[in-house]
Amino acid sequence: MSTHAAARVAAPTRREQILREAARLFAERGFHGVGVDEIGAAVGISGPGLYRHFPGKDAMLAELLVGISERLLAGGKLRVTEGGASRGGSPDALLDALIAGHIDFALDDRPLITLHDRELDRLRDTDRKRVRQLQRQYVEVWVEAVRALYPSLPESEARVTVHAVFGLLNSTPHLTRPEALPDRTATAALLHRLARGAFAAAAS
Amino acid sequence: MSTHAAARVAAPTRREQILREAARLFAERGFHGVGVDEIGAAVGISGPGLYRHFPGKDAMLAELLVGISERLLAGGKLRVTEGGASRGGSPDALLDALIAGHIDFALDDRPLITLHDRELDRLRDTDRKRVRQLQRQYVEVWVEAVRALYPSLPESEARVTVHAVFGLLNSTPHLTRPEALPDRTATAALLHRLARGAFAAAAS
DNA sequence: GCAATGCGTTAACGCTCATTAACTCTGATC
DNA sequence: GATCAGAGTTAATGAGCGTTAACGCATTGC
Repeated sequence: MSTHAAARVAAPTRREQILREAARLFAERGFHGVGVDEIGAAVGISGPGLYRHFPGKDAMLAELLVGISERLLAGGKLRVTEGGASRGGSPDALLDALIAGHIDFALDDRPLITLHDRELDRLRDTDRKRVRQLQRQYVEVWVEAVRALYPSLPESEARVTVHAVFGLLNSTPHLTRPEALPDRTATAALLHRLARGAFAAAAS
Repeated sequence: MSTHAAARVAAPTRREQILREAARLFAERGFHGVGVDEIGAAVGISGPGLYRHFPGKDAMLAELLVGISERLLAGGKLRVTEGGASRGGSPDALLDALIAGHIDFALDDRPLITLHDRELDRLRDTDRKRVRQLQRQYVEVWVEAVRALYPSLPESEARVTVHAVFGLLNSTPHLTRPEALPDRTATAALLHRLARGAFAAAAS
């Protein structure tokens, strides 16, 4: 059906190649710091060739940011429903699941995490509003989970705390030399501990 | 001596006005997203008039980033020497002082904090190296303080933890509506608790 | 009084860069 | 085997923007 090999993973389409490379370049040098020629070169075609796949440079950024926000929120919601049903269902387990999911995201999709809070303002009004709305909903999922676990924590403090923990979990993509990190599972475990420590401290 | 009024605070010089407004604008819309005309307008002069005070737009960003890095490091070093001598001198008190100082910075100079990790790549090589070096030294001050308090914590984990706590403490300037924060002292206290909680969890 | 200097102004220049135009080539489809 | 669509190419266009030129005008120091 596909080009060659009954490969387990589908060959990445040109669009996907472009998005991945654009994400990397935008994260490295900023949206305005990257030219379309550069993005094209990164996938082996030349600048204007990109316009066969996207209506413009803005559209690439928009698709990246909307995409990441949607995936984050979907993952969060999924864990809430899963946690309520099949799994233990304790608030404790839900918070752990949210943290672990976010860490996976931060470690696997560094460029997107970076873009997510750095280039939001370059979007057209309508896209920016959409992303902001998704982000708010994602925060709300966390706030509810935190308050289920620590009912005494006021909502405003819970919200600030959730934002702060996002800053904490998203810190590794900002590192200059990510190769200086311990191996992935150790880093994930450490970040998880830090986040739980912060939440526990918030409630004390 | 000055223009008018024996004011307690010196009237801000034109240079300082420009730097403050440039910092705000750069933080809001990114270095490339702000034109010199806009910066000029923010201080009541017109675009090219800025060139009487700075050799170029890059120079403004450079001065901002080098300045903030120097002030952060100087503050950190000061607290180390103070803590060792006059104050209690316990590792515990030193870490508290570092955290409190950084929080003051994050809450009082939001735009600079934002620029600090967002626009570093727009600097000329020489300036960028200088800023990176100052940042590294600042991290080192924290790492030593943390390890003095928690000697069992391996250095690599301490370093990741310090970065993560910076992300946590720097999270408030990224908030969309900073007016939704609790009042300043309450926010500072909450952030302080979160940071201590994270460090404690790192060491467990 | 009168150069010199500091601090502005507006107009022009030139470069970068996203986007569009005008073609070409390959490979299905009927 | 002709046609058509998809996916590229290079060359041109045009806007935006940092920077420089050329000039005005106070204020200061001699």
